[in-house]
Amino acid sequence: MASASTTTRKSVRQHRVAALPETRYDRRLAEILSHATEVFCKKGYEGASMRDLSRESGMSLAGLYYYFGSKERLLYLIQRHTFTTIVERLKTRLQGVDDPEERIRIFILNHLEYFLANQAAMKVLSHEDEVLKNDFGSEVATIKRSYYRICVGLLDALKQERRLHFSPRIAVLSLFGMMNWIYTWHNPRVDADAETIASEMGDIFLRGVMASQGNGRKQ
Amino acid sequence: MASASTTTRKSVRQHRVAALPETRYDRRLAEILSHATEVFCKKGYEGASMRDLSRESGMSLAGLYYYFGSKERLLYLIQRHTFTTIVERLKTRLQGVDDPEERIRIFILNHLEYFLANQAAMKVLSHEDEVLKNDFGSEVATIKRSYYRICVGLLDALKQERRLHFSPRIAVLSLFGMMNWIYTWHNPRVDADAETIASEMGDIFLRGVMASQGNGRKQ
DNA sequence: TAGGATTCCGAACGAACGTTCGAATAGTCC
DNA sequence: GGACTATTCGAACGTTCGTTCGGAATCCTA
Repeated sequence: MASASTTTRKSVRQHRVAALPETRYDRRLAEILSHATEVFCKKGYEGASMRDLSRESGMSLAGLYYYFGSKERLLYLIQRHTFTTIVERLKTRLQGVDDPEERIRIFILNHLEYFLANQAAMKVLSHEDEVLKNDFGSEVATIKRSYYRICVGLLDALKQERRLHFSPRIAVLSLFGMMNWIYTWHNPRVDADAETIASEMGDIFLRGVMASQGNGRKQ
Repeated sequence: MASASTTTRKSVRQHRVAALPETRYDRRLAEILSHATEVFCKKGYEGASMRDLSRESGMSLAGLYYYFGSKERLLYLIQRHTFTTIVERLKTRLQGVDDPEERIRIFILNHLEYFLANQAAMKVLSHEDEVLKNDFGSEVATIKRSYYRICVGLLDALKQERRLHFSPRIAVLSLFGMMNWIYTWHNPRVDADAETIASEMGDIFLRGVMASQGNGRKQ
């Protein structure tokens, strides 16, 4: 879940097999990150105490601090890992696909699939958006901006190809709203799976945007 | 902002003019609610301390408790007032309008206008959605459900009139997502006003939903 | 202006907070 | 087995938390 390079340990151990840097430390760290994600999701970052995390992960309060310098850094590691993973997956999936509409469909599917498969982590990413300050905050903000820009690029391509008229900013942010809001309502026992929802949201969004031929009011 | 009936005072005073129940108490309470809304918006409910509220509103820590029994009740009053107001305004605006599409456009405009005019309150309503428990929580949830149902009703009317094919649940929740997400990105100095945004979001959503004639995949 | 109700506050309560530290334990290599 | 490092913990640190309480200040009415 998190690589050793993200830690603050004084001594960096040498790994016998460079291609498999999964040390005991890394594994334990990932476990704790996973439990912490669950707790942050349930109680919110501010509402969750280090003692809650200790109880949930089965490790002593002081023991946690061997892995993370601070509670804030804990949230940072969760957010950074979640965000970089979703961006990486998107880039892989987009490779070799040229049709602008299809590329946007892939974007939506990738986002929603990851969202529903990692609901807790994505809620922590969406809901605790503004709590990280300074370096931690700006680093996550950088990843976020790059993700946003990818989406703008996809929409611009569609717009150019079909000579559409709509405001890319409002469109992108509307799309993100549709998708991210899902953490407030999705119930796995009632609602459809990611593919179905992605298809339906894709329909609404793409038809809405593509119907703006000529008679759009903006730009 | 809040009526006297919402308080827990032991003695209820008689008002000289029944039609104007704006007592000193009510005015002061509304002031504090307004400051508290600002602080909750900026630091989050859990992140904001009663001492923060005291500082912001210029009233002593103990003085605040004369008006609110608890921090939780404070959030409850903010959320209830905000939600009931937006529902009331919507009902007024919908009166006399029969065209289904126009009614949905009114819904969107009403929501976004109130959202941007009361950004702090709406962020507190959206972002602190799950923190109220028990009676407070279920009472706000009731208002929320009624608001949701109104929107479903508007969409069903459109669907029936134009013989469309889409899932009302996904459509409504997508629309709420588009609109509510605005608190994460709207910048008054950069972005357009409510009317413009409502028009653009309305275009995307309504065209998207209305293009589902016959070839929709769901229902 | 007296007197009772309303409004406000300083000071304190116990509990919980994030974090630290020195010592105890577990793991690894000679 | 001994020595060295990596990991874990109990106990405590000082601070801040939400809330309470008795009394002071202020307001309203007679």
